[in-house]
Amino acid sequence: MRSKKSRLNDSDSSTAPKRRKGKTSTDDHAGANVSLGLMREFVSAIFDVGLKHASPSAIMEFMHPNPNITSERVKSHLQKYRKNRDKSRKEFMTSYENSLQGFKIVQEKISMMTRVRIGEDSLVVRLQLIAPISCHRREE
DNA sequence: GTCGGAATAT
DNA sequence: CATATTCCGA
Repeated sequence: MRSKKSRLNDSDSSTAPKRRKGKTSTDDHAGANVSLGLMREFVSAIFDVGLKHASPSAIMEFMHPNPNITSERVKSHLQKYRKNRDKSRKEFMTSYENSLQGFKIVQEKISMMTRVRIGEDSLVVRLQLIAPISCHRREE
């Protein structure tokens, strides 16, 4: 019946209720890297189960049973994995779109130059005024 | 009660 | 920045 723990911790964080995870030792030491093999396994498992259906439990199915690995840890790694993935995709998309736009601009200039060479001056000027962006046909 | 995921904390 | 913990909805 104690406090409901509002979203933001209502100050008073002194009596650390944090429960430290019992270090079951087994293999991991070196606080720096929390097991490399496990990370490898994790990613590999994601490929196995498929990106679409990747869920903590599903991923764990494809990993060697390890008492240290809990669904919560997998879940956390999944979150990180997805975040990185989204970031990569976004970056790729923007760079790709930028490339496309640059290409379009070049195309426009080229077609304009072509028209200048072909047409009479007055006609070209009017064309440019009316239709700055021309649609070109490529069939046959 | 569990599970998955986002939000938040360390 | 990586990992852990918490909150919340199916």
